[in-house]
Amino acid sequence: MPELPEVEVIRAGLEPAVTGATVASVVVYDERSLRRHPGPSEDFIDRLTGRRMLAPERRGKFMWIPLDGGAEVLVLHLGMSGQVLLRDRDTDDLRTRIRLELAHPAHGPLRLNFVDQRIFGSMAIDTLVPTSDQPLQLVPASVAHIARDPLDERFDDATFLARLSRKNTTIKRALLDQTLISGVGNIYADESLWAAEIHYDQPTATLGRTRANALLAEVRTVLTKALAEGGTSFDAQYLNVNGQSGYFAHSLNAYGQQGEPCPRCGRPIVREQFMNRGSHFCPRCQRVR
DNA sequence: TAACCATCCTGTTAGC
DNA sequence: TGCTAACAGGATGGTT
Repeated sequence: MPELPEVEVIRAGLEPAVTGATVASVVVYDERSLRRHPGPSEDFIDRLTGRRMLAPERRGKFMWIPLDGGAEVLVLHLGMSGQVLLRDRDTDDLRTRIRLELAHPAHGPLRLNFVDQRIFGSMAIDTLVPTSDQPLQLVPASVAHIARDPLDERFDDATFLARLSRKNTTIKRALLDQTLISGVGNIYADESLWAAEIHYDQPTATLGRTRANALLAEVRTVLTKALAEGGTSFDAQYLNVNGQSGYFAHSLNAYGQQGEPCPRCGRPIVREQFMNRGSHFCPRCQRVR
């Protein structure tokens, strides 16, 4: 499941390959991958073909590639199973939904395959607008509601903690709320909560400033470590732009570890249904209090 | 206005 | 062996 570390690994991998490249042609194999595009596939192809790409940017799990000569950008979201694979001109990938043929002045011809098994991801052309948070940043209009991520040096801890304490919800729901803090998904929410010894159903109102601060620190630690290890791969669902797996799955303490002993106290990790997904936690270390 | 939840989607796997 | 149902979860729009 691509979360912040996985998306950042892909963004960084794309940067040297696409910056300065021109889009020679576009093929849309599955229109459903354009769900977030405001027009038909012909419009997507017309607006992208012939454009020169600039350095990719990211906010949370969304990334975008600015297009030369205007305020338009190519927005990418990987959803559950999206992959961006850089290939030579002859390489095909199973379940490629959209293909871009690129021409790079230094690297020559390059193929960008947008592969997506479950089609929760998407590509779209969008325009940049200023954000409401400070300092001002230009982001695609469809991304304007997404908060900064905790690895962004402009992330405002005080604002986050204040908003968190005012919410009438529970902590895992809050961590997954991309308008409050972005980039965290189910895996890293469970890992951060395990590290901070907080139960997923702890009400945000009773968490307290000290524990909230500690949780934010653990979120940063977990994301930073996962990023350093190239992201989390369980199977071929997440690969970097070169088709390689990340290694963070070897470092997981809670997510997917149901039945395994908690690395801290030895009690078996439990998995419960929560928000239409799984929540993994240690019933001894992580209690509502 | 905020919180919650069904929905989208398909390859894999477990169960019969 | 082959069929069916359950499962995985990010974002969103509709409902409460």
